[in-house]
Amino acid sequence: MAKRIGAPAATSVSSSSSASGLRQPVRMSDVAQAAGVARVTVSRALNYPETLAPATLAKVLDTIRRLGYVPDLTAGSLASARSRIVGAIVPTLSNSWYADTMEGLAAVLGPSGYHLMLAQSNYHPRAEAGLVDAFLGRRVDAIVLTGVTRDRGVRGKLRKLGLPVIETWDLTDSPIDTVVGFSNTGAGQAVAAYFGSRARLRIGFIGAREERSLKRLAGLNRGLAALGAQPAHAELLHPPSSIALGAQAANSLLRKQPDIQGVFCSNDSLAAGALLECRRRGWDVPGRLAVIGFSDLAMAEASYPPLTTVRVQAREIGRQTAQALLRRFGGEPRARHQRILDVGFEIIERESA
Amino acid sequence: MAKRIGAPAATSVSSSSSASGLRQPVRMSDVAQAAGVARVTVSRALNYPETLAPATLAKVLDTIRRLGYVPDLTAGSLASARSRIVGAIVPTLSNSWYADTMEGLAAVLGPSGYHLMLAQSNYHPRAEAGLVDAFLGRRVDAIVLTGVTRDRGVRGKLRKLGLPVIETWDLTDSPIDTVVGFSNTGAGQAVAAYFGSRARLRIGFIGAREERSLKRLAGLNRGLAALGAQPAHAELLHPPSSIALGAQAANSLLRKQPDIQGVFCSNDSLAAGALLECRRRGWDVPGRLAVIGFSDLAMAEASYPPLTTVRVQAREIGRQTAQALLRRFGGEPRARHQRILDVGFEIIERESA
DNA sequence: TTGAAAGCGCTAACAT
DNA sequence: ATGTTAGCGCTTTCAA
Repeated sequence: MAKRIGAPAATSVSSSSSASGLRQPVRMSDVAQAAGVARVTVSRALNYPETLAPATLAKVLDTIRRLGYVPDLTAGSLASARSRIVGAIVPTLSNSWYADTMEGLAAVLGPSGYHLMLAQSNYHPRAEAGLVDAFLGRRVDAIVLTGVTRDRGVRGKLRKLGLPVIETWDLTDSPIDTVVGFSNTGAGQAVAAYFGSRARLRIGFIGAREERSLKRLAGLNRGLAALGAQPAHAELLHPPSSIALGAQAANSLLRKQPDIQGVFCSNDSLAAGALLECRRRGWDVPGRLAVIGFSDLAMAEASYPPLTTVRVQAREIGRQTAQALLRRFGGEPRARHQRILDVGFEIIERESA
Repeated sequence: MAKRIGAPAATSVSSSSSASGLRQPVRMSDVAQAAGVARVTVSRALNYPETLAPATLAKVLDTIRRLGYVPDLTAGSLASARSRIVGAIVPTLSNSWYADTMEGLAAVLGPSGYHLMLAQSNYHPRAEAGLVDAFLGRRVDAIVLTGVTRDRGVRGKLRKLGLPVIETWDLTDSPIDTVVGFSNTGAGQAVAAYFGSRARLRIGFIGAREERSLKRLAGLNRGLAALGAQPAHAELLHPPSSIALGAQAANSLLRKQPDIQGVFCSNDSLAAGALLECRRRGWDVPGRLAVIGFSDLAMAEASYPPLTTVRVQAREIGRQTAQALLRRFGGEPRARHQRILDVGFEIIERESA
């Protein structure tokens, strides 16, 4: 399928310096002394500049610059009990859905002085509890979760702690704190309706055996039922998904159910694989089989035929998550808090269905 | 090109709890008291378990579990001057090259107790200095940079600090500390040679006006020169790249240079766009125009025709970076330090060239 | 093998 | 508007 023309890895060796436990040479007290003020004044210049006399402020800031002082946020966090760190857990960054969400999150958080700390669960819901604890140990100011966590221990602990927590990429009526996402079942239903409107009622599904993907399947089946159609023939895989897995699953599905008229792939990579399989079989898409993907990756537009897919605003989920957090950090009155933010989805009609 | 079928965003409102500056309820001294030992002993149980009598260790660990104690790493970092945080700067996570590298980095770092902190430069070399300072303020144990930083201030400061620093996605003979990547100019040369071996000597280039992309162009031109060919007709864009930009750039390039026989796109998205443009014009690929991409994204395989591209091990760069760091943290003798790690690249021949 | 004392560098009250 | 006094919760000597 693909020939390799190698430029093998070469490797060079050399020596180097190293160190550990190094500290910045200049501390706040050095600045204070040099500027002829107390340490608090330096602290205030940094954190509450408006409380200082303009002249003092200028003098301190100038000294800071002159000495190249970089405040130790580790000490600051300890003293203030605020770390200005947001911890986020994603299944993996290799899936560009989540990478995009993180990009949106970091892009909004960064300019406000917050840092993003990342951990990957590799789609293991069990791992989440440990990762959450690790973040709590870091005294993060908030936690961002992918999906609506089902672990009761985690939900209880986080709720009790009162820490800002955003669940993402799905919706629920009773979030731990706040949820930013869209309805996965709703997306499945919309796809069923789309197939129905084109008189395609024998439907297949290819997706990962994973929470949100299964919700999309459930929605699809609900929608099919509403059309009076049979439930979808489902091919469930272990994440992570890939084009190769999609092709394989499509092959297996079509062998078992050759009369299927449409297939909903819970993920554009799988859908691209399904298109490949159709091409291999010489099946016309969408004539013989309609294919719908999910998420509208760049690849959807580049594949052949261009993929009809459910577009989801991955980056927007990140942005809105960040904004919700900033509002929270800013001390927005808790009563008027929006706890459920639906960023929606839309079906992008191209040529595959 | 794409119809939208909307399921517009709905929004729900509700109330919530909130808090700030919350602290974990149980501290090390609580554990110490409950276990009938001194605080240090608890600390040792966590950090140097082998120095404790097995009975003491068991007793302490049990108490920790019973009380649900989660150590405050913020305090630990302050006291020990080691944060177990690695700070990484990428242009953007939206580019899956860098997302993949971060996934590899986090995947190796996590199990060793290190956390990944992320910041995005948005391709602004100028922003890097600020982001580095922000990381230094967090007292990160190491910094991972994308590309070989040219900012002399940054290089000097980091080198002087002696902090482990890994530059990635490129090579250089004189890294700040260590570099993990591949030769971008080498990749460009390899592409030139590839075109040359197929007797294509009128070549175009589409890429971002960005350091590493320009190196690939330089390599391409060097390779073309070696073949006795003219330099590539280059279409330079502002990052980030996209399929749409690629199509547009291809259109512009082909209008100016309709007799071009091959085009090297410095990025698979741009290449996918070029393929789209060829399809639009009804040009045969590779018959009339050969297209080569860069990085071997999933989309390369899914596009039509499947894209010949230069494969780069994005994830492997992250993994090797992490491993180099762990070796460093583990106190590997500095003299035997590999400072230049070349992960190589390979041309994946599919059908577009 | 365990403990006591002394900070790490900063911010938060509470003055003044 | 600025300073003084106490820690934040942990790790690190050093001693026993």
